Amino acid sequence: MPLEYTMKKGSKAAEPDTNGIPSDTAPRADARRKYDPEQTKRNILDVATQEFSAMGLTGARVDAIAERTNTTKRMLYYYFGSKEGLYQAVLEKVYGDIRALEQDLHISELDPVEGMRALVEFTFDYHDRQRDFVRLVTIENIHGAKYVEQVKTFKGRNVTVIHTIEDLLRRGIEAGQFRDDLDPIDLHLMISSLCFHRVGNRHTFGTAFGRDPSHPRLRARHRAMIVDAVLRFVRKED
Amino acid sequence: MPLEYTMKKGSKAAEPDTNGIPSDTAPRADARRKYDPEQTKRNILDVATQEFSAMGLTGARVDAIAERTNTTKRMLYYYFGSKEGLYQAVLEKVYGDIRALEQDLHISELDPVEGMRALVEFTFDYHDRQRDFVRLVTIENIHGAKYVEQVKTFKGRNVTVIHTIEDLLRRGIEAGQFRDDLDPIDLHLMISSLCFHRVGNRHTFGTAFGRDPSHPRLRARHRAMIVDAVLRFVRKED
Amino acid sequence: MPLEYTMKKGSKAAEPDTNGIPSDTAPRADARRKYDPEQTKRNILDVATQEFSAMGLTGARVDAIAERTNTTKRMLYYYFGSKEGLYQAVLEKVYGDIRALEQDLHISELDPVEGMRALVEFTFDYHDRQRDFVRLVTIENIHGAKYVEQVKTFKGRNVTVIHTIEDLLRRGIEAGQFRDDLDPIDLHLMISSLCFHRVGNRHTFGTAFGRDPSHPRLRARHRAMIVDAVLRFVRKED
Amino acid sequence: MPLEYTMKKGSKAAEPDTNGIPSDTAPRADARRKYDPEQTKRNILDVATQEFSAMGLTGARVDAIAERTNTTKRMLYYYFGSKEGLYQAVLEKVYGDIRALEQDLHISELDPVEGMRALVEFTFDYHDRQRDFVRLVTIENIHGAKYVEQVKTFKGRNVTVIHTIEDLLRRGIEAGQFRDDLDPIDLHLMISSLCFHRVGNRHTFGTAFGRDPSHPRLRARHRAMIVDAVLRFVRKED
DNA sequence: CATGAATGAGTATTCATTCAT
DNA sequence: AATGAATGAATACTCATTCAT
Repeated sequence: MPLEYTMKKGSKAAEPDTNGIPSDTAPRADARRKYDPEQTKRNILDVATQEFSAMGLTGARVDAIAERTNTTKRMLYYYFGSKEGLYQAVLEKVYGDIRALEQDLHISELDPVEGMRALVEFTFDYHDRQRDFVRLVTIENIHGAKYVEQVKTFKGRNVTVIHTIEDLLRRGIEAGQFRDDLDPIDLHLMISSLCFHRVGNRHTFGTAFGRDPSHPRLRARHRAMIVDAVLRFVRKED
Repeated sequence: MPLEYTMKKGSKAAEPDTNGIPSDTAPRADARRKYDPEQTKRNILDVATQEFSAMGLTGARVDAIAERTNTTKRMLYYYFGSKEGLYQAVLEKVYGDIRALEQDLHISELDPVEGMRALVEFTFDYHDRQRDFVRLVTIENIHGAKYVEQVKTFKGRNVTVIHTIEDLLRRGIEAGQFRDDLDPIDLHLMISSLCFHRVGNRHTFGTAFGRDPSHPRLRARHRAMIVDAVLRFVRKED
Repeated sequence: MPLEYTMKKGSKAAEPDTNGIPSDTAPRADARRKYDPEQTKRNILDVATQEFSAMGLTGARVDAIAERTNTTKRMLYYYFGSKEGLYQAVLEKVYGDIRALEQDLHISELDPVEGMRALVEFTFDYHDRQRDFVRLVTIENIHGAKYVEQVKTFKGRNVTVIHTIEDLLRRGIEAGQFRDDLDPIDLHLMISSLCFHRVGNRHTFGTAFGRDPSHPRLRARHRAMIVDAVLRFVRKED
Repeated sequence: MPLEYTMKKGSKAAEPDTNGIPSDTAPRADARRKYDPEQTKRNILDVATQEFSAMGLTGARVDAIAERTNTTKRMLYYYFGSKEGLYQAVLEKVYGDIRALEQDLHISELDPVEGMRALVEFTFDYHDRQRDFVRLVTIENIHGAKYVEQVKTFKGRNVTVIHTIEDLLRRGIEAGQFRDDLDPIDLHLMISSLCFHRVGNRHTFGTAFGRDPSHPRLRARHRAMIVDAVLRFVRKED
């Protein structure tokens, strides 16, 4: 029976969650012009991502966001129109990232089993690291996805994963490695479930079972477990 | 509440989401006493469950809850002290149910494989039906589980599943049916993930892929898929 | 050639205009209960009438209204829902008054000529005294009457004048005193025009011609002139 | 103006009210130089006239004006100094027109009765067509005429009508056609009242009585009615 | 002459909660 | 036990105006 990684009480953030990734928000000393709309927008967007992710759409305070920004509240409205507009911009940015990175894996060049493994590992790592993304998706679901629905780029961006999976399945079937009765969207849902839940619901899980699933020591085990589960699921049985 | 001259601008809850289960909130004409504290409390609690589940803790409005109640706002404070107090009461009520039902399955009396199947199917069905529960867990995680932590009955109630799984694994290993390198808490996490995600994140999933995972037609397929995935995962390979 | 009543410069109000009518807003020392919703509402409504009339809908400040009230801004929203709701309530009140008073004249009991004279004189006096009413109508027209349209009682209240005029015309024609080619609504428009314009546009008129048409010394002359004009207009010529 | 993520909520002017007269605002493709200060000014002024007339001084938005302009907000301040300065420029332009046109009638060359008829008809037509003028006068009165007072050309321009009327009255009295107890300014007020009110207050009048006084079908009738009323009023009775 | 970016002081509105009855 | 009235502190958003280029 494996080790138990018990949680340090009080370590769970209700407050911001930096993900360990250095914020690129602070103005760089060199190229610092007085008028730099792109930087201003990016700055606002970065702060907003953290704030919305930490507090939710209704919980987040426009004033709080503005205060942590290099500019004023007024600029926030100047560029994003409203709290909801800013929230939508955050959603768009954040969803854009994961799909872009997925594309960089060049999975179509790998052998089906290795490709599947790479896809699952990438999905795992991304969710494990980008907690903001996970929280924002969660938040958006509480709002019935009504904001993301208005983001024009949203639907188009997501089909790419499905194509990747379709391609993997097809090649795997041809190679006699994968079963032929699987639906790519269902499979994507399965992979997402396994990678998302342990991050998104780690707090209640932690309190319920005294074990924080996002603990570094557990990460490797979970990663392996999930890859294993998916591969066993897709593999053709003889 | 006199708002005689206002033009109402789409107030009300974002999505009532009744789960198809008839609300037991409306007072039945017969057994209706003038003052029934228990019924009043239950009434408030039911409405609050819907409202918190639909809007989140910060999103829910005390006024909105009170309005849909048979009593007034004052009573809400009288019985539950504060918005947060009411929210905690809701959490307590909702978490109580699932674990109690799990016990009724008498899984220990079943053959390991059948027991595992029964457990997964129960978990699936429960999440599929109790959307409010799923939403509330989600919401609670956004708040870092800090409210559920104060619910005294919470921790105790959850260990029972782990015991059930431990028992299943032990018996399955003994019978040569299950592999022996699995951690029961990890396995529980896996089952939860698969059952929870498709409900909790069905909105973004639906908009992203044009397919609502909670659609009745998909339910049976997902159910079978998840059972299959878990059994393949725990099964001992030769 | 008659006297010129020149204007005192600087006497024209951009600020409130009490109309010389004592405000019934101050709480009476005797019957002053702590909780008196009716008085609270009336108080808010009175102050709002002055403020909207003096500043217009967009020009009026909710804070300014609240400040001159015995209660707080919050109560204003409690009872009237919004700035616009309050504005609508003011319109309703103010329009209600003129029509109610018109009814009190019992014009149907008078001889047609005397009735017509009475109606015109009443209309004149009302506009001359109730400058708030005149201003509010003006303001509402700048907004394309879109607020008054939503006041349910509005249309019903106004037909009464038309009935009064119809009755007068019919009786006057029968008595051979009035011409028979007049439309009652047109006639009402004419009377209104004559009584309204000299009050509503007295400021530009004053600056343009150096004579304030609302000056007390001019009032009697205008009153007589208007009655004269109307009677000459309706009278049957032989 | 970047408002990319906002959901537009019915901004724009309440009612464009073009009077059926084609706006001369759009730059014509041909004679279009790169920098034409006069055209820029005129363009701003035209847009501002519409906006102030539609929304009032407080209701109009500098941003809204600038947006409908061919230039930017900055230019507006460059040429007119402030919102109020622009408003005054609009007033000056608009008041200038009516008096100039009156002069073109050459009323002094007509027989008194015909002259009076011509004056009334002109006044009627002008108000009927120049709704912007009517609205702006109305707006200015809400502000106690304090802006028009500062328009230097204003007073001088208005005396001319009075002279016209004085002349008409004098000649009419001499010819035994007009009564001799009339004050020219009062008479001007009367004519204005009759022509102004039906345009300025047509919205409330319309909703109150279900009849739009500015409807083309009514125009001719009203025109005749008003001429008739004025002539009956000034005519000497035997 | 022309412009996009930036701003501080307001401005309407909302929210959880408590008081007086 | 129950209630309508009342409230202060926030909260999202707007507006006329100016700066840097």
